[in-house]
Amino acid sequence: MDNYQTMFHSSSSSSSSSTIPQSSHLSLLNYMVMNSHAQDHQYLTVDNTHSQGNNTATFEGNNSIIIDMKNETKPRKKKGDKGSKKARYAFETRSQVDILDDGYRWRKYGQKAVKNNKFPRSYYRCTHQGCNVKKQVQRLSKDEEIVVTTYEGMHSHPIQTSTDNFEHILKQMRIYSSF
DNA sequence: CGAGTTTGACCTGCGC
DNA sequence: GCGCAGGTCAAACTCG
Repeated sequence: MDNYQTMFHSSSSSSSSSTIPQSSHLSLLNYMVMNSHAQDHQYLTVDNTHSQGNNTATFEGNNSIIIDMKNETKPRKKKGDKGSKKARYAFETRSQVDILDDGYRWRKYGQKAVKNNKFPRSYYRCTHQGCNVKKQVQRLSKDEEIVVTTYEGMHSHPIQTSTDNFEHILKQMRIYSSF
């Protein structure tokens, strides 16, 4: 049985699970579900509630985001890798800026040119002590306004800015996804 | 001076 | 086995 859980809980507590970017520059387009293989992901439009297969809809109202956490991330052994399987969450945002302020502090640890894409992919790690969350940020070459952010892992600590809890973030998303 | 960024080297998995 | 692509490391560098 695949591990599978919703990542974003519509709770008022700013728990460790909220990683939705809250940039004022973005409009949320799609969430992308990452399965074990990179080419196996599927786009899930932010739309009315629906569910498909093992996915669950977690948002009410106009926006529904389906998060799939089949923890089948391709086991990519590398030095220092604990071999843990981590779910990855990706979503597209239409934004002029690459770096979306999601409330956490990130340290860039790498950048790579990506095949078939004129924009490089940037690799970030959460700087919070003991927090192993990573994210990748990449701009699409076919649509330069779209930034794909992929999160890997769960934050083990609260958001580090004084900004909002999840409800606030959700409100922002409704605003920005009103196209 | 500490925190974060840059960037080339290195490692690993995968396809051929 | 080899080459490619993606991901990570780490030293040098920048910036506040």
